[in-house]
Amino acid sequence: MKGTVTVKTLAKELNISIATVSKALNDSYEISLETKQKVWDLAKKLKYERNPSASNLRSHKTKTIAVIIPEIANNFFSLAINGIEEIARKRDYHVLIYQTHENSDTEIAFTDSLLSGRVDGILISVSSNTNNNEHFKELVKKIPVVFFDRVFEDIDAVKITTDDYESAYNATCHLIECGCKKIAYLFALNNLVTGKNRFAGYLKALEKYNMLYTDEMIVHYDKDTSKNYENIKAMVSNQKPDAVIASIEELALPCYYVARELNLNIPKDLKIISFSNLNTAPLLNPSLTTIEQPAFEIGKEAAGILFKILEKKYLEPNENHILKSRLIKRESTSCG
Amino acid sequence: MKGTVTVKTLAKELNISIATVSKALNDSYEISLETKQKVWDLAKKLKYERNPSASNLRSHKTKTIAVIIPEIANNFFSLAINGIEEIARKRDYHVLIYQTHENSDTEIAFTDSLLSGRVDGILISVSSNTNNNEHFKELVKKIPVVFFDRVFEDIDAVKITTDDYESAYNATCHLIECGCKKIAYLFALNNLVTGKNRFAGYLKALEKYNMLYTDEMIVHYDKDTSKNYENIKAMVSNQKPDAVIASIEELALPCYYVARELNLNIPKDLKIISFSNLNTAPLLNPSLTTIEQPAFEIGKEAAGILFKILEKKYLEPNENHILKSRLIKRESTSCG
DNA sequence: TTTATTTACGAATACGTTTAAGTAAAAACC
DNA sequence: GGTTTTTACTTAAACGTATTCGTAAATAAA
Repeated sequence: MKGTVTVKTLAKELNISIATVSKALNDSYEISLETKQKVWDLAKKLKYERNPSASNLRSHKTKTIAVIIPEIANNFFSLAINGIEEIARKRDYHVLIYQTHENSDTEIAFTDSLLSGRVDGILISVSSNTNNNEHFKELVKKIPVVFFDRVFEDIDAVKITTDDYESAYNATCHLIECGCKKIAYLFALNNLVTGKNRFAGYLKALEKYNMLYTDEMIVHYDKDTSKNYENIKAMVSNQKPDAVIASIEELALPCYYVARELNLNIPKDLKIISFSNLNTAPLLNPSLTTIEQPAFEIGKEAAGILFKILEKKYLEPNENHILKSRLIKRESTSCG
Repeated sequence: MKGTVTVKTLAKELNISIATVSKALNDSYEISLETKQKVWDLAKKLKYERNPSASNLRSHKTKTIAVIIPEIANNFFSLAINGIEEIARKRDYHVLIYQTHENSDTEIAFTDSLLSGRVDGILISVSSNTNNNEHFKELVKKIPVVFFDRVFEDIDAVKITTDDYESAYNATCHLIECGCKKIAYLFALNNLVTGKNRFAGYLKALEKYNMLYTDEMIVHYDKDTSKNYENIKAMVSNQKPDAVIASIEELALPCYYVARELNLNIPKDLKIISFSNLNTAPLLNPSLTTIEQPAFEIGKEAAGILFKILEKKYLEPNENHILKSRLIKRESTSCG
């Protein structure tokens, strides 16, 4: 790197010390406006770019945050990242993305490696296959972390979620009011409050209407995508539910294929409702009733709080921020 | 950072020099296996994590690459990132994501800021609104860059693309063979070879079959999403084409809404075909015929070549790598 | 046995920045 | 006019790692 322009270059050129240059670049009050201007001008002219490693090594600020998510090819997480990025961009922060692909070991490897001071803070949406949260407990002691959407109950960190319980409750009620007598549930995120709350909302609605419920009506998410299709097909064939609630988007689409395969008409024979941020939901055949989470806002909120922690240097009380989801009724649950 | 464990900590504990520790950690041939083992054991025991900033400052290796893309909430790019990540993960590299949101100024700001040595290499898919490539010309002189999918013609860097010309040609032929007499084209990426080639393929097919072509049948992509809907609606109303080719996914979905609005039956009144990686394409109403790019493979290929450049320290000849897309025929172009 | 070579390590420096501590000159105060 | 305070800088020391160069001991070659 011979041609690199550093503070030294600027200092030599302007005949001032490198300390002055550094302070000028950081707009320190110690430096006169006149000098600052000279430094700024030369820096622009020579296209000086601060070396991030050196800066970070000295200041312990990386201007970088990490986002750990299960999967990027999912509209909810893509939108959440958009929200995160918007906030990060404003503060000139960089965003490292890590995908766990729902693998707990990968998740642990990521969190471990982020302990090295590569980032100032971390945003996490937990992998569905993570059932042990010890590594998170260690993590939150050492670096600011904000969890969003997929969160654990007993971790001492800020958590941004949506009103999962109420959403599932309302969705189930919607189906019941449409006349559904047997509503199956596609369970995911068993280990997380997120998943538990959704299921609890479903149960609560059934209870309110004195509806029957058996374990056979529940299909649990499988890492193996093709298994999900098989399991749902088996359940629908055997149990013959007249409605299905998918707790995650990945479980809703197989339902469409299953319905086709079994010659079931949606919504006449089988109504479907799903937690989902698919932007093609209105264009599906038939259009899909969704519980749409404010993904973009969740990202913004989570990032905003992380920066608040980073700036104020104090950890917020372990309060939960809960945003509201929207139930959008479409053809897949039309009451005919 | 008082509790931080550094090479110094390890050195003191083992009564050896920090140089030896550093070399041992890097598995240097200068260190005896016995000593190495002691260092490794202690490092693991104390959960030593190498400080990336210090390491990078000294070695000029960041173990980080940047990915600059227009939009993450797009299945093509999400999948490409998956491919990139898979390769990066194998080499223990970190991935910074930057979204331009199709904004050229943002793109320039990113490329400028990446000149500071924050990353070892960059993967770029160019924003559609970028019509000046001067900043890229400067960039590729200073840091290894691989372009993928959305590329400029005259930049001296490796480019990974798909067979856009042939794909568009084949798609157009498919429509013509279905009996279409007037095929509209939804143009995007005008400034890039990618966009030019797709359009050229379309034109070539028209020419082969002696089909009519007027500028009125072309709608150009607008940054303002709602404008796209309006423009397509106007074109379809006035020109009454019997088919539409969308050069990007973002232009295909508005067609569905336009068809509904104008009471046109897809595919009877209007056939639609689109460059797209939508995973709900088979579930749309009607299912969408797509030209599906091997997004995941493109990402893998691009990242693979970038690492080849990074490791071999020599720039590959400016050759183009062209992967094949697949035309997947569905209901939206069924010849009924 | 003497000399040359290899092995295994340490001392010291550099990477580019930030910052605590120090200082001369200018300004403000009585 | 003398003292204090403020302003605008500089010096020097970090941050944690990688690396060049040097060297003593062990081994091999003569």
